[in-house]
Amino acid sequence: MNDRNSTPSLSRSIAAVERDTGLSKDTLRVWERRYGFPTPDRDQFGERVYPIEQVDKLRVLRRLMDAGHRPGKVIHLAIDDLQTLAAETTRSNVSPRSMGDALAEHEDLQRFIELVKGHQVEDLRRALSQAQLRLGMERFVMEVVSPLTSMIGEAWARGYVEVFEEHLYTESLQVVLRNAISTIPQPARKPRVLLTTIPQEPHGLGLLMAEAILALEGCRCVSLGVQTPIWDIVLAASAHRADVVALSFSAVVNPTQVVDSLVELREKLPPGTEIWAGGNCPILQRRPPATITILANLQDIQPAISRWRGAHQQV
Amino acid sequence: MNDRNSTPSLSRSIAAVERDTGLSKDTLRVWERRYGFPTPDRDQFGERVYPIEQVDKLRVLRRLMDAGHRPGKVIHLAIDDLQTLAAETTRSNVSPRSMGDALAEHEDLQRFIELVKGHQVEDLRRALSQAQLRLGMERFVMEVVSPLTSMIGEAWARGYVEVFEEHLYTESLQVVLRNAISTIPQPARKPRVLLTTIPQEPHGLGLLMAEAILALEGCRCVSLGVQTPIWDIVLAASAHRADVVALSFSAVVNPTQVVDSLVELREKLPPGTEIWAGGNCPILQRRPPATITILANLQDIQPAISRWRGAHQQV
DNA sequence: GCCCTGGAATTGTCCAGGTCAAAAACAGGG
DNA sequence: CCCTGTTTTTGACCTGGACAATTCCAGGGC
Repeated sequence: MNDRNSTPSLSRSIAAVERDTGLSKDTLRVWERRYGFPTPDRDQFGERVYPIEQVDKLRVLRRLMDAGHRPGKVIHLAIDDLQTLAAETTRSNVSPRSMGDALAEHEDLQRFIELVKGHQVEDLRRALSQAQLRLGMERFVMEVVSPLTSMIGEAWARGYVEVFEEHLYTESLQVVLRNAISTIPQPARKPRVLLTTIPQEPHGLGLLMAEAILALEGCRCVSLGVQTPIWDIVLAASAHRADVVALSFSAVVNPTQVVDSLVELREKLPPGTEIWAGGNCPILQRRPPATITILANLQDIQPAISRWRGAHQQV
Repeated sequence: MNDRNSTPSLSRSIAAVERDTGLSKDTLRVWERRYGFPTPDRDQFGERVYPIEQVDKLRVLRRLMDAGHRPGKVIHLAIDDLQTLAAETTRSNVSPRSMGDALAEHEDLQRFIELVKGHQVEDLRRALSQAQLRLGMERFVMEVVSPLTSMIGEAWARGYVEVFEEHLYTESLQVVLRNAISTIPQPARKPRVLLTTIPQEPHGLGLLMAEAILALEGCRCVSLGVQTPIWDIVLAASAHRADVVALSFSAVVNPTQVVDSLVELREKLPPGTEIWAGGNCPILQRRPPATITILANLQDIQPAISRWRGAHQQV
């Protein structure tokens, strides 16, 4: 696949594996004890040293955990089977729209993926900008950015694109989106929306997409960027007299922490302030906490705004 | 100061404190055992529950650790003394330029801080843009962005600005800087520079500042954004035939990991590819690893480019 | 006075193995 | 087929010990 193996990494300590896979040290140790996997070597001090192949397998396992699988059931499968499973699960999960659409789009979007794979940053950026101008902001976000981001994620799961290529994509898209957003005029209509993510969530693309759609609808948006502590979200909402706090969740965050954060936030925000949560985080779809609004995808944003405006007509 | 205390947090579990302070669970437990601080209560299951005041103190302690203090010496000081100490240490650390300059600038820059404190995002963004147009990109970055960012960091250490206000500042600046960078024409001169940060480093402003200066000098820049795994930095450098890999380090990263990453990166990159490291990370100033180039501040970038070009004149 | 060096103290990370609540899976009755 | 109570699975947390790496410090030599 790639030649990671040829350069034996200096450190495959338990800390490095925790960082690379997102599985906690405790979990790594307990899996070893219970399931007999992973089976790290030991260095001269008796500390665990993980073989690269096992780290790769752990990475796929982590992805499967996020998708709702259970370790006991899948931990002993071969890495190829895991990879297939991961690809399947991701695909079916992504967007339950008609398959015809998906296939038609697929070919178009494949072009962008090729640019990413070819590391043609300039061309990619230009192509994205052009698509944005041709389709208009709304269709660009809905029909290009959103599915393309899913496709890249899926391609990464299958090992087809590398992490750095995903970074390249994210960075390019960020430039294009930010540029486009800044051209949207800011009519000061309600609701006032505060956008951010919780401290565990480092992904900001979802935020930008949401901001684009919201701004198009004339909402007054303020983004705090990613990873704002809960208490500071509350402070910021109050400082900006936000009507809505919009949060984006990807699959990387621990489901428990997602729910905890949402509960804590709900408790601390004034009752009049709504919480809107979006993103492809499995827990949101599976067991959506009450008292907050789940936006399963970008199409849900407009209705949510209409509903809000309907309910607050006196403004 | 603020009324965090009035709303007792749901979860001050050890995990939450780890997230909020950056001190690992192991460290929190071992400090308790050795120094008798913190002294968390226990919930009905015997699990640690940290009082908010102690978390605040731990946050300041963390900052002092980053600045080179040792826990045994400072852990028993009162929070006020710690705060003073933190402010002092930060200030002296920031930039060893002439104090006259700093004071003269100070008044000007204070204006921006007031805008941040007043949560006037629009005005802040406009003011920053205007400063950029008036001073030109280079002076804007050197004389406004860089010192202003330090001042905000310091003000945060003193408890004068909140985390969310820092986020607001970062986000606004990002918009302005990205906008400005995209207007710089891209003459394809050498060296080709790849910009990113290591996985532990989430701060991207330094990267943007560096990118601005590099682009002004006509360097071909490609940014991967923050938190790229070491191996992917290597892959990306090869894909882009980068001459230089530029990394930015803030004070939040663990010094050991910084050095380890740099060594590992040096080992895996081809010898012809230089590594430039910048940012206000203490370890870089204190014990700079050989074989890589340390850029103590933004002023060092231009000489570094000249040196590189001098050494590679055949191009 | 200043620099070096070896020993002592400090400090963060890792280890083993145990406990337990919450979530998921399962089983059985309406 | 849906609901409900039971069992299994799972990850987070706990204690207390060990140890390498770093930093500090004292004493001797230049």
